[in-house]
Amino acid sequence: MPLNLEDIARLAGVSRSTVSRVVNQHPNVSARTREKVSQVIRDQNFHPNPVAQMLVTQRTQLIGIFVSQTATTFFNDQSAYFPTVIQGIADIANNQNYGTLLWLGSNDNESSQGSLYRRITHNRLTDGVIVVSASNSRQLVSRLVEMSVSFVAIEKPRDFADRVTYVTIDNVGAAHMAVQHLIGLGRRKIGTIAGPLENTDAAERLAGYHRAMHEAGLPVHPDWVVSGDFTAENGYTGMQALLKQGVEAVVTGSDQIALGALRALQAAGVGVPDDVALVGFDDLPAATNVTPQLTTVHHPIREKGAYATRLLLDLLEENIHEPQQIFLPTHLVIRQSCGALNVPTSVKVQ
Amino acid sequence: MPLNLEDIARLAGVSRSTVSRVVNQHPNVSARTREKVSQVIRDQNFHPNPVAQMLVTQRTQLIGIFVSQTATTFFNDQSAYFPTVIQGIADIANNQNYGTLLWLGSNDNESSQGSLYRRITHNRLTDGVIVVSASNSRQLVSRLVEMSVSFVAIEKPRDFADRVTYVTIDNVGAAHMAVQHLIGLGRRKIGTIAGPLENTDAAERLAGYHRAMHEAGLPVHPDWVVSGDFTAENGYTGMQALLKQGVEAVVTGSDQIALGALRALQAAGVGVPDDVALVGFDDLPAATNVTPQLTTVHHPIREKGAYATRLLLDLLEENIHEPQQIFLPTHLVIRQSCGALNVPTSVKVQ
DNA sequence: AACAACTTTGGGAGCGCTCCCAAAACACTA
DNA sequence: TAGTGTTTTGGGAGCGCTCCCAAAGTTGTT
Repeated sequence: MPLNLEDIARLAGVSRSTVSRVVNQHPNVSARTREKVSQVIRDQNFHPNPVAQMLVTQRTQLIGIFVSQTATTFFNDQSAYFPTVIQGIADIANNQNYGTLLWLGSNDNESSQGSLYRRITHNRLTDGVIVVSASNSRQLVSRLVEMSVSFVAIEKPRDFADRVTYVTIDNVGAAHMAVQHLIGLGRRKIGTIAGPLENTDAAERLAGYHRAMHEAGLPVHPDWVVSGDFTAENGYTGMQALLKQGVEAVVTGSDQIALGALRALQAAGVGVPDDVALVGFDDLPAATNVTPQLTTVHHPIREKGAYATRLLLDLLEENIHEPQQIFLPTHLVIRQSCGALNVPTSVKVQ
Repeated sequence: MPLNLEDIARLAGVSRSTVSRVVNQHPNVSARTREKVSQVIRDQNFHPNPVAQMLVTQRTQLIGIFVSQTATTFFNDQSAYFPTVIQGIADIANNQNYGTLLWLGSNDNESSQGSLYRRITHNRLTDGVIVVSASNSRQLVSRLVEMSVSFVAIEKPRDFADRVTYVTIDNVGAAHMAVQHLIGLGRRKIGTIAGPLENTDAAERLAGYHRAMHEAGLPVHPDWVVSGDFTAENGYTGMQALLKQGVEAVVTGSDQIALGALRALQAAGVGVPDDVALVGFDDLPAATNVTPQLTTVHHPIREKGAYATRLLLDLLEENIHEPQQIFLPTHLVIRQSCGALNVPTSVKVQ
């Protein structure tokens, strides 16, 4: 039986209201009273019941985080996408005294997915929602829009993009930059192993590749472009296909893909970067755990979560009224796999 | 302004109480009334306010998940420990109509850690708590015990182990099994690269190594045992040290360590498994992404989360009263790196 | 038809807070 | 000292539910 306001009031010889004022730091309390009440609160280790506060204030100080099944399944293997985003969110939320309620996309059938969505959209427990990996969550995004729930998307949603506040990166520009870098190093026959093209990010990165090739006046043979999911397996098989095309360089849709591609190259005895230059995307910790270390596009995953949270809180505090689209900056991290550095030894596998 | 019970009651021409009975599936409602009310609820898409329910029932249907800073930082890189545990928890919780509130160990100073702990132990918002990676959360565990909060630990806590309900694996037995396997394959000079010894699991795995060596009557030179954290870096440097000792086989405290060790072996031009056999621990997806594929102890990470959640719910529903210690089964996954299979080609890096 | 026994329904109280308003206390001025 | 304005305090109402109890309705028996 924890104590309540009334108990503290009795112990301090004041009224419930006065204790409430002290707890909420309301100015109209005399210094003497405030001190007396604070002392009792401290002695009793009193914490007001947040549920009662929620009921009366109609604010829960809770934000919901939805992570799609796709994101948890495909990203959580070596890529630390999901935990990294969550950390970015939790950091900011905790600092601003918000709690985080986590929903993971169910791995069950469609109907249980629907009931989860219903629970998210009709939940009266969160003040707002962050949708992680929004481009994989079309249905949820459209429901949230429809029910006018306060929410922020991470990654560009496939629908309603102009009506939704979201945080993403300039995928086109980033991929463009990677390809341009390879062109600058003298590579001409550049192929790409893209991610799943129904995913906005993967599609945009591919677009960036095409744009850079086009701008440089370089041809793109259709067989130089392969796509699959974001995994190392896709990178491995994709690379095998590209090797048949005799490409001189490859940009990939993710570091995972690049890591798989690297294995395929090494298995085939192809020198990296001497024979084929390779560029990843994401800058995962794993990119530095291979030889040669991966040149890659730095992807501010944690910052995405943090920025989205700041936006959501601004939205909830009504500091923002119009939907905002935020593109966080990326940059190329040049390591060994692109050939821009003079690597002391080129490693081959026989 | 969402509707409330009273609104539905008015629309259905009954009383608040009757609507409440329908919502809660109370038996004492006539079939006609039940149908009439259900219709209105469906039409209006009514969902009772969970906060009001919480206040009156004194149950929130929410469980808290605490993940220590150590776990998020050290495990989240390629190892998918954190997201995998969370998935196990969320699966069960969602199925039983519980929500999950996530707290991540702060990366700030000690004092903010303390305030987070205070918030967790005094929170009146969750019915119970799961502590992920309890052996890294001594303070929190002791506070939870002290405040008699309902909680379940994942991994064996360092203190109060007999008074706490926890879910772990038999680390000693698992490591013992791995070493025994190598001995059975004819290896004698077996070294180990352990995880951080202040971590219970790492320490227990090391104990299993010692026990197996002792039982087989094999000597253990102090220099055959190195330890550090659970990372690939530690594996890399640890392996370099063990190579100087001329070991024939190495068991490791984690797959991450083993992956780093493998890189060190390949960088040194040592054949795996021909010259040195290698066994990992965890069975991460990444264990199959290298050549040779890693023989490793399968660690049921997701199941740990799921089991802990079932226990917590049983605790909350008062189906259990005594602390329980659960040891989930592990098994050895034999792949190429231990030399038990006839691998077609042994890969060397020159 | 009258009564008992059971089923169904409605309304009050209360969970622990916040917010509003009015009363009390205090400070100052004429 | 009376009167004004300001600060501080207390108590009622109400957030949206559940639970209890009593009233009303229904059924069956003699």
